[in-house]
Amino acid sequence: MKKTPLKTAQRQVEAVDMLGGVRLFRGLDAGQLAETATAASWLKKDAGQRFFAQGDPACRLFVMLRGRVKVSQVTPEGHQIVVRYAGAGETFGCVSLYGAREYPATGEAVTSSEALAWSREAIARLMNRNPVIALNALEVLGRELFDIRSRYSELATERVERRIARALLRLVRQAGRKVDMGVLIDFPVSRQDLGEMTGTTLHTVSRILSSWEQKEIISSGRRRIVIRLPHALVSIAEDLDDEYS
Amino acid sequence: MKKTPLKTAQRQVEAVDMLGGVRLFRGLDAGQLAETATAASWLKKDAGQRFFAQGDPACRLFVMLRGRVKVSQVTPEGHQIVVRYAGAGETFGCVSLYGAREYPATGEAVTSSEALAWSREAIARLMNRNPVIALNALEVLGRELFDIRSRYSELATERVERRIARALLRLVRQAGRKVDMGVLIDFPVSRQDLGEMTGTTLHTVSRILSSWEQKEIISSGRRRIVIRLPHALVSIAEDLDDEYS
DNA sequence: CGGCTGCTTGATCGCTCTCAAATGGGGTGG
DNA sequence: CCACCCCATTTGAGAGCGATCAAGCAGCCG
Repeated sequence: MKKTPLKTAQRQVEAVDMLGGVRLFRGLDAGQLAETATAASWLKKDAGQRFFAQGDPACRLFVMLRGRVKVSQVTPEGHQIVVRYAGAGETFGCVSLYGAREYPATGEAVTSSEALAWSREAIARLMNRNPVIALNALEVLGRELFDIRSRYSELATERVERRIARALLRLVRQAGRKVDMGVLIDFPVSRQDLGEMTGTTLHTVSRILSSWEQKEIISSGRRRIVIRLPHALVSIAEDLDDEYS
Repeated sequence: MKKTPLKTAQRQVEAVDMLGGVRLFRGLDAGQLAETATAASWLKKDAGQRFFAQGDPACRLFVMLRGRVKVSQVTPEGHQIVVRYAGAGETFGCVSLYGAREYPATGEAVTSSEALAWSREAIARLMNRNPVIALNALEVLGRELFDIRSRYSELATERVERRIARALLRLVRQAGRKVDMGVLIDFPVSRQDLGEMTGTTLHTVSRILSSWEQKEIISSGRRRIVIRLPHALVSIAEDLDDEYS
């Protein structure tokens, strides 16, 4: 891990470029973006390293530049929950935006990743100077609220198979990469991870993926999943049980 | 249902009084509060009537003055989910704070209720003039995000009995009223409602409440629940299976 | 090449849903 | 004030989804 202010001109340019596309900073002009970038520190983590851990004082907000971070929680009983995966351009560790003292979750890089980070004070200062950031933050949080509520409904009302299908489709949307066999989910995902995303066990996930593999809907390996027939997954997810004949 | 601007001096005074305690408007001085109150319209709904329905254009934000509103969703398959119950001083219909076009849920009075409402434009104007409102809104949304995530974890990892225990304890905290037998949940809650809060069926809820009634942990009737031994519920919720001897 | 980590698969158990039917309390209308 | 009806609730029986327990297997990294 490295942690440095944004010194080099090269990085500065890169960062401004990136920040222009970040929803949290939408509406800022080039000068304001540069100022924002100046206030950031730059972090690099290898796969497996953490940006922050559950229970740490919530002191910073992050924007992914490159890579993928897994945001997950452990319950008091020791069960794991994957809250989401964030990719380039997305904001995470949003806790610093509101009052919480501690991170309620852990943010761990699943591939080699780079991110920008702002201290709580820096964010407060930026929001003060550019009130539009607070409005953007509302949109970001609102979006997250909407997503988690959708997933809550799913979990409350739907069978495991469908939940897994939806989780895969979501991953495809977020990190799908066309390969010759179909669409690859472009970062390592284990059966365990999928289980923690959908509120089930790795055993059940394994069984279901195996059955899909037999039907040639997917093709998977160690922490690696390729969707060959996305349409079939959609059918499962939406209960168009037309058996994709 | 009535819908009027805040005309009478009486109401105006009441409203300002109330708004001072609302988190969304914390930090505003008396003058700003009065200005805020002036921009509101005043609504009264009887039990069963709706403030807004899922799918309606999301045009207004509400603050409860009195009563209780049930915020619930229906899934495409027709399953109901109770998102939360909001009481006096709480904000609901927060959708207008961020970009969503439509209400993702329905807000229905469960007891005779009164609320103040602001149009999307009014809110935007107020936030512009008093940027602190946007910061408060971040806190409100952040809090909601935290709550829903907790419930998501529960749903993903815990058995029905414990989820129901937690739901009841939450209701006690929100709307518990001391009565001679214990603590009454001070608005009508059916087994169906509890089921929709915890992702289960009314049958299972009924069975579990019956068993608790036998153990004299609760005492309940038609849409009416009194908790007689809150400690016992906590034991169930937290897995201190000391059988509250 | 060896060990670790992730994956597969079988067998069984039990929680919870589903379907069915009966009961009873409360509110409404006469 | 009473009778009726509706709706919330209770309770039973049975099925089945998915968890749990238990091995064994196979890539991959060191």
